[in-house]
This record gives sequence, structure tokens and C-alpha cells, in this order.
Amino acid sequence: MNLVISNVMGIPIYEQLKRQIKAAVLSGELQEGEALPSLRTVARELRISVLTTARAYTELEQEGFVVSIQGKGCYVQGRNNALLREHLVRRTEEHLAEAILTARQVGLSKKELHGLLEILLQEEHQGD
Amino acid sequence: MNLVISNVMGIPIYEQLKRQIKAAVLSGELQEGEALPSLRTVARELRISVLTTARAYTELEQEGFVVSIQGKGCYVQGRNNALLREHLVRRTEEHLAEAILTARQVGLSKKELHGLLEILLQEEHQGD
DNA sequence: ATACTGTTATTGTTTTGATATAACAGTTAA
DNA sequence: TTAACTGTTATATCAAAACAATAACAGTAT
Repeated sequence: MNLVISNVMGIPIYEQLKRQIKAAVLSGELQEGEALPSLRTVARELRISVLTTARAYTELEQEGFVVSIQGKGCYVQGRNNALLREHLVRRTEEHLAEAILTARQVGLSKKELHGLLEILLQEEHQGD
Repeated sequence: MNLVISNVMGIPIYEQLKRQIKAAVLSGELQEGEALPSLRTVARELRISVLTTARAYTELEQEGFVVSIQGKGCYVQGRNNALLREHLVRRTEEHLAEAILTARQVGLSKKELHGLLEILLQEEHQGD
């Protein structure tokens, strides 16, 4: 688990941390039950504030990726954790709903929308 | 074309204006070639800054909804305007791509994703 | 010339991101 | 119990970005 932050800016530090940890959880690099490096360890090694790290961990907890236990540490949740799954499914639906709204503005039909989705799914698949 | 702003919400004024004008264009309330009320008219009637209105108009122009001509006014583009259609299709694809990314994180299959889309499409249809 | 149009520069206010410091609270092992 | 670690919370400060207002600028038309 190698955390890095880039000062090229645009993306907040806590957001960069969140993304890297999410990716590590979803890829399996971080196993269920494994402890993340402590707030102060991350803060010290990356030369950032403890609060910034805490924000990343807190938001990851709200999204179901990890669970924090005061005095012990911050532990990775399994990919099949109910809260995590629920969160991701809800976000998927939100994205789809936005796509539907925009599609209706252009006058795309149901069939055309499914077609677009299919095309994008195949493009994604080529990247594997 | 009745513009209204609500100060209660966290939505920026220029964004509120954009949404209402977009809706009016897409619904046909504003016809192609029709002139929007001038910057200063809107600013005066809504008691807001000219700059705020200008921002709304400028962004609408970048998205292909209207076209501004210095010294003359701001005119509505047709719903079939190529730039507008391209913009909306691109946004639809972006939303779908985000949905795909999130769906893959939960492990949703292609079929399940299409299913979700179908369900949401039917819910939308009930609202007509 | 005037009276309208959109555009842009400057400025000020508010919000957001990040920080430092400190105190607080729970866990673990010497 | 004490010491050394964990996460949590409160306060204050700073910089940058987003939002908006004023005023000057520039084009169009009568």
C-alpha cells in the first residue's frame, strides 16, 4: 500500500487518498480486515495534516470501504460488505439517472440509450 | 419566459438561470432564433449583477444552447443544432461511463446494468 | 449622438481545502 | 497503573477558488 500525493493540484489531497485506498480495496491489494496505516503515520510520511488524513478515512467509512475503531485503527471492509455494495449500487443508479435525463433532452430513445451503453461496455471490455 | 431565483438553496444564481433557460429551450417554450431578454434586463428585474447573468449566457453558449452577438443580443439555438446535440450526447456518454465504472466496482454484470437502466427508464416513464 | 446590446477588468465577499495545535477518548502492553 | 499508541473533536488560521457587484469598454442600430 504505497500512498502518493501530487501537488499538480486540482484534486484535493483527501480526495487523492480516498481514490488510492478505494482502488487498493477493490483490486484486492488491501485484504478484508487488514489495517490501514494509522492517521499519524500517513500524516508524518506524506508531510500532511492529521486532519486531512482523518477526513479521507472518515469519508471512506461513510462509503462503506473501511471501518474505524477508536484506539485501535482503521480496518478494510470486505468487497461484499452490505453497506459498500449498497453505496456503489446507489451511485450506479444515480449515474444512470443522470444519463437518462440528458438523453431525453437530445431525444434519444430507450433503444438508442441501451445501444450507447452497450457500445461503452464493449469499449471497456477491450481495455481488459 | 419567466425567470425566478431562489436564495434559499445552495445553487448558484448563474446555475439557476442556466437550468431554467435550458428547460425553456428544450421544451420549445423558447423558439429557435428568438432573443433572450438582455443581460441588463434580467439583471434589473431579478436584482442581480449583470456579470452573473453574463456568466449564465456565456456557459449556455459554450454548451450550444444559445449564441451571443455583441451589440445585438443573445439568441436561442435550435434543438437540432449540431453543437447542442453533440454536447448532450457527449454528456450522456460521460454519465454512462461513470455508471459502468461504479457498476464494475460492485461486480454488476452487463445484463444487470442493462436491467438497472431499464428499471429507471420505466420509472421515468411513469412520471409523464 | 443616443440608447441599447454583449464583454471585460477590477474588486470584494463567501466558501472550500489544508494546516497547526490541542485536548479528548479508547486500546494495548510493559 | 503508566506509557505509547490508536481514532475523534474543537478551535483558529491561512490560501485559493467560487460567486457576485461595480464600472468601464466595445459593438450595433436608429
